[in-house]
Amino acid sequence: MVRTEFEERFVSLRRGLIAREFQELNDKQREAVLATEGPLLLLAGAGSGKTTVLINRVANLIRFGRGSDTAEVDPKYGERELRVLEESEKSGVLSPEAEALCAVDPVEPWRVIAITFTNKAADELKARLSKRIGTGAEDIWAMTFHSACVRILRRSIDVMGISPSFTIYDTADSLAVMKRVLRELNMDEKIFPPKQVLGYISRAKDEMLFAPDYTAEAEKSRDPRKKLIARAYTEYSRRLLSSDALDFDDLILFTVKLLTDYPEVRERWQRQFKYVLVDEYQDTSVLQYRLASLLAGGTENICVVGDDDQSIYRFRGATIENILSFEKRYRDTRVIKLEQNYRSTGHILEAANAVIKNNLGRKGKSLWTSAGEGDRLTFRMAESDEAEAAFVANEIVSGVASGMRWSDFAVLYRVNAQSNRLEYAFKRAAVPYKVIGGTRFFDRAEIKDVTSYLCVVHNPADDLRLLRIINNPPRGIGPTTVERLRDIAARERRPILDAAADAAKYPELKSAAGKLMKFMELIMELRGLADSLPLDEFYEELLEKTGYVESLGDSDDALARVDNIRELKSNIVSYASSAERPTLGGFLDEIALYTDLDSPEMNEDSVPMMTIHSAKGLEFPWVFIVGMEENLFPSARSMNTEEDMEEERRLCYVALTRAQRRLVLTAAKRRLMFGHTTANTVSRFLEEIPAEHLDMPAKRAGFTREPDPEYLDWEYREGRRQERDYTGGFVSQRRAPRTPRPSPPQTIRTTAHPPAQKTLELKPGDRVRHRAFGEGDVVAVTPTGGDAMITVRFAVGEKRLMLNAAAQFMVKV
DNA sequence: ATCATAACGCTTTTT
DNA sequence: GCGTTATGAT
Repeated sequence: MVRTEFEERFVSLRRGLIAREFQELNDKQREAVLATEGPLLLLAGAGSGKTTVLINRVANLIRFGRGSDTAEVDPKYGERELRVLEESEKSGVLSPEAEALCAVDPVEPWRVIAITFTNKAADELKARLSKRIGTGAEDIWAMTFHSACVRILRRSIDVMGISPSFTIYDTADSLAVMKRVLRELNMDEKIFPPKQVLGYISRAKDEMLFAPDYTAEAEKSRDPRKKLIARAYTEYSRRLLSSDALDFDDLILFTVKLLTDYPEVRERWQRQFKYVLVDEYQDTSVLQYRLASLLAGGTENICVVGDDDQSIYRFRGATIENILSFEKRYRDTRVIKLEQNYRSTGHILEAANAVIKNNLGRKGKSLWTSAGEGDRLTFRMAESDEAEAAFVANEIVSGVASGMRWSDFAVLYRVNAQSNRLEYAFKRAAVPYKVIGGTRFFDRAEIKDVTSYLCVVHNPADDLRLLRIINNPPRGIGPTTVERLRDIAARERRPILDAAADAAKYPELKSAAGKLMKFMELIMELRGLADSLPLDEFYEELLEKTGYVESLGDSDDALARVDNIRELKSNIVSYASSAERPTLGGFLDEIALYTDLDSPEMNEDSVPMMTIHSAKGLEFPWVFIVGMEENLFPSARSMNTEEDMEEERRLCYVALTRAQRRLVLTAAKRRLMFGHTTANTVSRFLEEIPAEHLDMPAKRAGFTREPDPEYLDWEYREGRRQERDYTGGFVSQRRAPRTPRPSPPQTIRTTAHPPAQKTLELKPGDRVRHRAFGEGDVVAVTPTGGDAMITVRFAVGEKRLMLNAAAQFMVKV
């Protein structure tokens, strides 16, 4: 056999054997796993097993290197080796020897970087990688863009003259700095809203314009407004720089700058990373795209995975262009489409396809499933947002009563503000729930205070955090002293704490010098402790020595705050036990980049509720999408341009494709929005769902956009109020309550002003049967207004319920 | 320094 | 409608 023939045979055998190791994948998925070399664009529809492909791809790289995707054959190999492969093919077992022959430069885990967009996605990736690969998986760079940048910057940023122990400013920090800057530049916050100015700066950074570049551009434009914004940008940057602080955008920007301007640094990282994978590529900004291609510059082994139909972060700078033009930028790009959906049943998928079809400018992709048609989607129009929430709670209780788990459900909404109504209704119905995202733990004042101490201890140049704590708890360092101190620090271009150390030198600080010295010594002492004590002990010392906890007092509010401070300690403990070399700086990085540390709690059995954005990448058996109304979803702000509307539609596509088996859409005829009752028409997206996939109470198609009484859940008929069954028809009235006199029939509360009458007379000792919790004994009844809070001991545990709401699920026995 | 009231702005979404 | 922040009174 001539050498080339031999090699062809060898290569094809090798590829076949490797492919066999990924038998559980479908053809397209396997193709994506085996195509290890060069640029690859993977268009992966919702629920197409995208993460599975990523995991297996990494597994393939680590086991077989480029074995599945190269024509090279080791010149040492000959007939004997070929026979080993043939044997393996025949036997169906990959022997260790054959496995070794199939591998071509198997790659070390730390040479693989898999970048995701959210922490949640990174966590999931890490978990699944370690399950699939086992040892070594933790060395894979599976993390978000921002964490990857922090890791690179910590190791290499010193060449740029920035301290490697730089501090990360989150959005709130940036805003606080910007507010100060604007005040000092005498820029009216009405004319220059701080958030908007930060937005301009953020966009400038995405175009790689630093403050001097932006200023030059502003000068050219002769736009006075832009010139002022340029001044704010300059001052903002100066402050961050002098505090050794980087904001979120800087993390990416400085990394790109570092890799662009410093060849030796670039080469160092390009030598390290042999394979770059980018998840959720449709959500990357131009800057992030640059970063990814810089990292992949060594080999051009860059694999991006995305779905143009799920691009929902355009507002933040993500550009769909990145995915639409990937092939243009990398010639020889291989493109693989994953269109088989393993998540949802037919009606759900068809509905999603139908909606997204209304968008122009997409790659064009149509999901299909081999699962059956399943149930049709359900739409219900409720009387009010409150009734809508009650309906959802009711449906969930019924579902649980028929054997489902709370965590089989999910409630999705467009904006976080919608969670209030739902929370209220869920509490009343005793539905355990968990709000994902929203007001964040680290945004709480007491947490910001305590972390500010940690930040200043770690980086004494952090003026922003220092100003937050210098007189908190009160130390007699008043606003006047602080003002003078800031002037001195600004004049001498040195950190505030530094200036405070020399307080005695300045006559204007004389009276406060003692207090300032004491504060400085406190920080210095804590710095010493931070180096010598384990993190958790150090934290205790800090709380003690600063007197912070003590200063809170013992009001109810303070107790809750102290609880939160304890909660932070448990975060420290869990960080200390998971990190290989826990440091204060490491912990601060973690909390700066982690918005929701509550992801582990997802395991508990409760109903998750979240925005559609947060739901991306997740799936649930039964999904409720609430607020399907014009002005809410699509949001009022998206009405101006077609691009914005298409983004909303993609958001809707994301929402619909979260559901596995059941999908319920709801709208409310009346809704409280920023304090006013508004009546919205039904969402246009609902109209885009073909009637055959949608189940509605009466009319099946062509419903009007006006709120239609036909779709109301409760209504007056012939002057009598009747309760309407959610499945369509009217049910007979509930038995009259056991009150001495006949009273109006029980209604589910649909208004803000509930009927005063009780629906069920209960006293401690009574026995009740609840649809979801079974039988239980009433332990306590506490009247509250026209309602009562009851405590019932069920087999599943003690529950506190609001009587009027619970009565619909409960009978006395 | 602490508390109370007034005023504001917020409803896109995340790192 | 709510939660945060600014302002002013004690």
